[in-house]
Amino acid sequence: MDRFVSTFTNKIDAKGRVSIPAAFRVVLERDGYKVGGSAGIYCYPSLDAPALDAGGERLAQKIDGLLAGLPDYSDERDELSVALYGDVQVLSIDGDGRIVLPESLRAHAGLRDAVTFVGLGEKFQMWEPGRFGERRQRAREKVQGHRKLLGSAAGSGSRSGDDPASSLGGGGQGARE
Amino acid sequence: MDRFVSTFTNKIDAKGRVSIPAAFRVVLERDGYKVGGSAGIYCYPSLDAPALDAGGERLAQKIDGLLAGLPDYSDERDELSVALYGDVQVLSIDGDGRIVLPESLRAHAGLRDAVTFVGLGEKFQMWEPGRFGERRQRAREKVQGHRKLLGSAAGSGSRSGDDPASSLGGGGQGARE
DNA sequence: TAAAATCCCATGCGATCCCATAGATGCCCG
DNA sequence: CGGGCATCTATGGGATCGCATGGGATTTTA
Repeated sequence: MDRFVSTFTNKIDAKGRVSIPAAFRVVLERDGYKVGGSAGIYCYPSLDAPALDAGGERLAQKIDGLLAGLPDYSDERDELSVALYGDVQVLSIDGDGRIVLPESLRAHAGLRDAVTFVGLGEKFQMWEPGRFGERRQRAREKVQGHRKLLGSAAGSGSRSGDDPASSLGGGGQGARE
Repeated sequence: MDRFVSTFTNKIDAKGRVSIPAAFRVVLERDGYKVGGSAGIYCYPSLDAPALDAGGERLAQKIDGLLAGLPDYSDERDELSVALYGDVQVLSIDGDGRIVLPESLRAHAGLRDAVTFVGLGEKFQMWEPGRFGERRQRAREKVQGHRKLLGSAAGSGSRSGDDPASSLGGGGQGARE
């Protein structure tokens, strides 16, 4: 596995520590991070959501690439640089796979005593569980509008609705060695 | 053959485990999954049905491809990412060909003590047996209407349209809570 | 030196692995 | 042609392992 997938919710303990889901740690390690080493994960406030974005080396390079695409000295680049680099924190992972979130980051995401980790492929987000619930709801509704896209992507391009039984007839001979 | 076909109904045991139909396991292996390895199957709530969609690498690639088409950092991409990646679970298959369904997924499909696996070609769905029964009934009626369109093809194909799921009724013995 | 951050160990629960059983199927050999 | 044996699948249960979490102990910083 080389992408962040799924959601997990972990607690913040009295010292402000949170366990990073084991599945995510695996991805981070593959991305160049060595647990116990001196590297860390990149974390910054999401630009358009009350959440935190985080990832490993690949994410960092992606940001670099994004900025490189904009002309030097443009307003756009300046703003983006500040918005991204300015608030980036490099968090280290302790021996037990936990990180400590600085107050500034916690505030932006409204984190109190638990964190929902949301895998988004090349990066992941950290949400206050309640807020993420709302966001997920909205996202699902919006996706309904893209159903046709999905339908074709998922293969049953013939029709929009999922009509499982309709493919039953296909003489079930298939699954042979 | 390398597609998911037919339907099977298996029980959920006290630990929340369900056997994946052997026929489906064969397809998954061909799709890149190695039993006993570290990969898994991708599973997420169906967008428009009280069921779960699942598949192997090929299905994951489709999702990736869908997102790859959207510009980075666009609202659209973010929403879609959350809905897709965020809801996806990577389930590992144990040595006996079983998976464990997380509570969140079970809830969406209303799964309690049994699961009906429905082959849909390159992916398959998991239904609560009762609900699937209703859905299949409606689907059949619909198919009747389309039969003339399908013509002779439907004739040979529908022959095997017997009731695979019913076999479990006979074989199953202690189908209790 | 006090406060805070980091490291290290203990623990409980859930997830995973492994083995045992049983029904069903298919094959071989009589 | 039929009986019995080997195999495979589904399912249950026990044992084990890993992860998340909590609580000190130790080091670092102001």
